[in-house]
Amino acid sequence: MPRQVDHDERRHELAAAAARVIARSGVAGATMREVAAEAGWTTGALTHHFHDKRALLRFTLEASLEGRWARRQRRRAMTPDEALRSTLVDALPTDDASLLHWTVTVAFCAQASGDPELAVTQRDAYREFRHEVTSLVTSCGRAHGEGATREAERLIALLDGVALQALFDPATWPAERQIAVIDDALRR
Amino acid sequence: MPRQVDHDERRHELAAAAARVIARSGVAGATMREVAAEAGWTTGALTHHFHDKRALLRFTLEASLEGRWARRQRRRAMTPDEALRSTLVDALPTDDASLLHWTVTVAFCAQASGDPELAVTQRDAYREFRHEVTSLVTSCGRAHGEGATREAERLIALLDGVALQALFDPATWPAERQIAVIDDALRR
Amino acid sequence: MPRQVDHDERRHELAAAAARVIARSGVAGATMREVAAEAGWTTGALTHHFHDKRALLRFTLEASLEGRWARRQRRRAMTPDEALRSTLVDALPTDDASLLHWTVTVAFCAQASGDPELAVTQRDAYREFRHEVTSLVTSCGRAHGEGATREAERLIALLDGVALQALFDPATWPAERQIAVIDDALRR
Amino acid sequence: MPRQVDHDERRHELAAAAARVIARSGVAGATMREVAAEAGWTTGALTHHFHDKRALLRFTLEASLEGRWARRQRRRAMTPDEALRSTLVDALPTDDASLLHWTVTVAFCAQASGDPELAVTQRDAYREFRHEVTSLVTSCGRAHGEGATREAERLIALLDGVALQALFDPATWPAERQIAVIDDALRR
DNA sequence: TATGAATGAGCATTCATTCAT
DNA sequence: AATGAATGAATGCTCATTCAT
Repeated sequence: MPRQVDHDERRHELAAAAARVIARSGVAGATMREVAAEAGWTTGALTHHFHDKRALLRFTLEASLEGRWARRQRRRAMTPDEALRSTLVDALPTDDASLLHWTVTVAFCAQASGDPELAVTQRDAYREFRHEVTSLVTSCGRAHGEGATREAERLIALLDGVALQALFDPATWPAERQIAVIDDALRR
Repeated sequence: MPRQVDHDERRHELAAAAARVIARSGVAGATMREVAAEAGWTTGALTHHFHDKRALLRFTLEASLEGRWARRQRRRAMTPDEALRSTLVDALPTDDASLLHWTVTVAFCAQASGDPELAVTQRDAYREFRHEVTSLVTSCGRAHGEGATREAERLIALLDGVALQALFDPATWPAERQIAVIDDALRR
Repeated sequence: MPRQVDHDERRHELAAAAARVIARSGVAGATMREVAAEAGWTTGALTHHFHDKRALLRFTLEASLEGRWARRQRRRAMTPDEALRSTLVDALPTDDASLLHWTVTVAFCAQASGDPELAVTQRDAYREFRHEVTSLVTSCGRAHGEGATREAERLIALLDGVALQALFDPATWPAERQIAVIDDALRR
Repeated sequence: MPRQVDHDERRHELAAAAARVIARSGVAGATMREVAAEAGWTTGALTHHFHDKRALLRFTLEASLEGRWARRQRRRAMTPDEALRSTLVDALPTDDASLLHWTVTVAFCAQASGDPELAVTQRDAYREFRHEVTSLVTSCGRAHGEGATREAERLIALLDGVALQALFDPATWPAERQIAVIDDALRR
């Protein structure tokens, strides 16, 4: 019997390597050779686990988007207000992990123009996130119905805008300032 | 210097073609051949006006960023409040021209990772815009000093976030709703 | 040596799968993966029974050439005239089995240019066949010595030419017409 | 203005190089690199003149099939009997040029299985040749109507069979013997 | 015996770039 | 100024082969 390999684990391992390369050199720099080298494998291993490059990139984006939800579990014990704040704050690029996640997400914005499947993945992730935030806004009693959706959109827009600026001008956007803007918006 | 004018005009013409190709097929799809064909020239003509592809892309981004300022002239006759609102609202992707501008800008976010010069161009454009908005916030008497910078950052973050969402989910973000969010933020 | 029998049986099984793949997709399409899949095994099983791909292809050709002789036994009871006719007619692509055999043989003509061993296999098979037909021509009393060889060559050339045309334009070459041409040549 | 190049001439030049490589190493050995090297160009030049490899191979086969007709002009001054003999004899692999042509043609038989367009090209060339021979058989008064077609098929089958044997066992098939078989068939 | 994970050389193809015209 | 033929490095991908299990 051949060596047993956890396919899904290996795929995540390779996707993480792809994410690092993308963050370092952009999507254009994420060649199969480069990703394979970063992961410590050969190009053949990549196609062994992903049908082709597009599949690898799609999986990399999905894995990165899942990052937003990684800490969702711990919010179950929180009050609605805490959960809302935590959901938004956790989504900010305040540490290396979330910075990587954001860099990859933004990098893929450019690709989405030429790849409808990618565009759908991104849009669905956004809609899911909006739905989550809308629920929390409602639970908090901050707004209801259509108003809650509007409030969620406003909060997410602010969050995205702050993240974008932090991404391209990290020097002027330390973690505390990013969080402060969100806290300020929640206070009003 | 009639030649000089022609040369610069031609560069803008080619950059506009590049922008259209990028919006249609992403940066990856913007090959020299494709851009040349879109402009109605041959590849040779491109290298005649731009030293290489990076120069073309950089110029395309710069030309697109200049778009933000295109309507600046008309704001001279406005009150500070009107000028602030106009500056922000004009930056939203509410019509074809500004939508193209935003698509190109976002497309280049992915490239910036691998091209420091591009990253500087983008960061400087953002800083210039922030400075402009900070001045207007001060003129309006909405805030002063450090507070004005914070307010400007908050407004721009909201603007960018709305623009991003409008870009990827245009169906739920008609022009009026984008403007409404900005107006709402200015009212508070 | 029951193992030995199994081994040889398995080799024929795999060669038959290779022949089917070659007939369907050409030699170029006969990849190890494809042949293994057609046989219901994995690639590893192929290299287990054949040293490498060339060995598999060579064996496939040999197995296919043997097909010509498969019905030789029954000719022992025939008159020389009947045996000659049967030898030639059985070699025509008149049913699925012989059609497969011919398709494979022709497919390998292309390979022979680049593989001397293959070329030798093919040439020897032809020489053996010519020798057989020459003997039968002599037994029939149709010709003797050098003349019998010439007659055999003429008959085989006609046979090969008919087979080739039948292969590429089957619609105009039903079994009866192929056989009719041979019978006509034998009558003269 | 750039250097003017005769595209069609260049295509024939490259196809001739491809034919030589195919004769030497088989279709499998006819890689873009190898053909380009044989022609004295780089791989890029190949795709400059042919859309892709299949286009190159198809053109190579077509150019090789045209070879059959190259000497057709001179037959206009011949009697029907001479023209028929000349048509058949010229199609035999009796010199380097016709040997190359036959090697290429046979090499492509294997490819035809996996490429319907190639198969059609081959079948049409055969039908055209059969039509030509049928006309000549009729002109000679050897046969008429359906009988002429049968006679043409018989002659071409013999011709193809001889050519095939000459191709794989050239030592025993010098030009004179090939021609002798045809002359013998015409005499009856 | 048989598996299938992994290799890595080799492939066709794309494309920015050069340059003679 | 503009062309487009030609280059050749780099890419994604295929596939025969190896080998630990």
